[in-house]
Amino acid sequence: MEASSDHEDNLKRDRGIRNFVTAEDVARLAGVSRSAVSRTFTPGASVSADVRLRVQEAAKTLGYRVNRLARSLISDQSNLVGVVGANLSLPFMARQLDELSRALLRRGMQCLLLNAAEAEQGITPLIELILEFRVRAIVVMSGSPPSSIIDDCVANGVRVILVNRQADDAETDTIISDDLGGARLAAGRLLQAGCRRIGVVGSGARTPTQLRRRVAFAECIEEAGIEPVVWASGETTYETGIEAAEGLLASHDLDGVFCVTDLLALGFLDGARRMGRRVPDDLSVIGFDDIPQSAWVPYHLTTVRQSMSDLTEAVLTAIEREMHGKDMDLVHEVLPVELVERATVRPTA
Amino acid sequence: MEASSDHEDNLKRDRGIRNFVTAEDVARLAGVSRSAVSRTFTPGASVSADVRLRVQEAAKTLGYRVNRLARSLISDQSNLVGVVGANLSLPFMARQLDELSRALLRRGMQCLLLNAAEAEQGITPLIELILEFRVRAIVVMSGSPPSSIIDDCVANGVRVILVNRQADDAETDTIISDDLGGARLAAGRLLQAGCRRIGVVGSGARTPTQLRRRVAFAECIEEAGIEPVVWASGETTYETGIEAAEGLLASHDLDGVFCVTDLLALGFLDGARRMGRRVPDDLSVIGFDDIPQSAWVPYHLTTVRQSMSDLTEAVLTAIEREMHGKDMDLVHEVLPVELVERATVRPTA
DNA sequence: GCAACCCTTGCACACGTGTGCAAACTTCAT
DNA sequence: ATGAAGTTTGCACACGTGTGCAAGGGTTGC
Repeated sequence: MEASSDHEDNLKRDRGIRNFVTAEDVARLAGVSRSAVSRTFTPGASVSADVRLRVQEAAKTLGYRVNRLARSLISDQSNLVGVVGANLSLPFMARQLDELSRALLRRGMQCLLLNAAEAEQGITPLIELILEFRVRAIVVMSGSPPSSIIDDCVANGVRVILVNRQADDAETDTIISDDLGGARLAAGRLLQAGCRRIGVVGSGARTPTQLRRRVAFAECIEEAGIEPVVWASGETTYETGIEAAEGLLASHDLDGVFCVTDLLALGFLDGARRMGRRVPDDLSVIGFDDIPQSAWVPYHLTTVRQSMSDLTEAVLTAIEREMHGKDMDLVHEVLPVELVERATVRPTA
Repeated sequence: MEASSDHEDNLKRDRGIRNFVTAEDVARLAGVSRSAVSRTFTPGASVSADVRLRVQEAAKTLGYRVNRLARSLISDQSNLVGVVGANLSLPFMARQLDELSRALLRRGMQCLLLNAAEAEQGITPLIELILEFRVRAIVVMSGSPPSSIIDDCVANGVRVILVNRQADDAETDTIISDDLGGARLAAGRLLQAGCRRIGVVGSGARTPTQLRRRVAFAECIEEAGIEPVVWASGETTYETGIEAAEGLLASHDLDGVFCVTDLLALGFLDGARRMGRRVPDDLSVIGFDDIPQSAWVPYHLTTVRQSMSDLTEAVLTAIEREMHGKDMDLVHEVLPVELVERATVRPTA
């Protein structure tokens, strides 16, 4: 019995399942101590040129890489950053993730991506999972974390950074684009173009971002004495935009519409055309986000742009801010937006 | 001196930098041994109901999570999967990543995402980085890994899975969609529609996928005795598609075009219209990938679809295939494609 | 009442790495 | 030649976890 077990053990050590090369292996081949190997791969450690060379050579032939897991075990820092997102294929989210993952890598951090799409019971289990990896911070771009799990993160010294999300009463950094300002810009522009029969298009999703944009826009319009028509159902997709146009324009002869998302706006434009409306002559449309497709020829959508690089930079600032125990100073940034004038709003008279 | 150091040490242990809760802390609070804590969080381990409850309670109040790094140190398996990708904001890539990250999570694996966008010296350093995390496998969706680094991966028992990429002579799994078949479908359809003055549009990128599609298409067309006009410069973007249309159609009166990517095709459509061509009456266009935007109203692009779910499933199959030392059986899958008929090719006469 | 058995629990070792400390070695000035 | 000063190296401990092993305690069957 033991003999068989021993044999198996040897096999394992030789070429079996456990075949990651360790510093021990390298040390043996190079004829030095394991410490020497460790120091070779630790910047600023004291090793003679001779030993360093021999170690590097041995490491190369064996294909050795430092085990980050073991290294992180000591420093309690994995330079991993957890990212929670959903609907990664939506243009705006995709750009956000693209920029963020690039910036993280540039700063020497890695990106642990968890897709929240199938999280029926909220994103709490996802955050718990991320926490197990001793991440440096958690960036939440989708879903709304309950404050209980956020407290756990803080208790473990992990910052939670919400991007275009909000959690009340919790110790999180929050970075949101200026939805209110953007909605006001849109409202102002439509009124300035002389629109009097105005609509707002959102989806059925009740995200804080959507609500803020819709409510702020409605308020501005109401101040001008106009009661806006509202559409708020379906998913946040191009197809919903079409449906909104067909549903709204069948019963209302609108001359100005604000869509809380560019994707909705593009669908709305196509739907409106199908309903026989000419843009911008009969109908002005404004979107929000400035996704790449909005600049495409058939659309030339006038929209509110949030600067992607500002957003990314703010996230990185939050991540890199030191934690001073419990009394950490949180980042609460509201990023400015601007109106990008293209061709879907009637020029000012 | 020592007193001060000790003091500092105590501070650290109390609430300082090292503030991750450990199993030791939980054990102390619950009045049991650390082993009991460990077993409580290990499925199938033997713990009495009483102890388990006390431990769970203590863990809850302290906000304890198992340290995955330490756990992985023993089993040499982190259930992490490294993913290398670039241009995550491009629709096709974004969908791929969305599906993959979702599928990974569903199977209990996590996704370590590295953005290869800024990798001037190739993706070798990125793969080295991933390797340090003892990942279960590496999925490469962008860039071409030299076989030297792949050998290192295999030496460490890590599978490398190339998606729509190719590496010669290396022990990788490769999953590619049937570019040749797709190009043939496109060529056949254009010829069937009676096109005689035919063009191929690619970008300046010399990826294997692009080359295969272009060459295979050209061969088919030449078999019919037609010499296709080729465009091959710029980035793989919508804007390049427009440029291609303006450049090509100014000097050639084409009546059929195959774009190796939907994004190029959409740009080409808009460019062609701007040049006064009517689609499909004057000009037929076929794309490749079937990204969501291709179904949008202004385009209704006829295109070659690769099944995203097939692709994801193939990747997961490869990841989950056991490694039997060196003699692993590799996955080499060519995924079928189909022609999606929409409205940019003249109906068959 | 006693033995046999099962369940629970703690001890101690292992995983692969970084690093303080002291020993060994080298260099240099006297 | 000798001591001082600096550099290099190995030992041993720490990080937080899983788990084999043996000891302890409880239950069952006779």
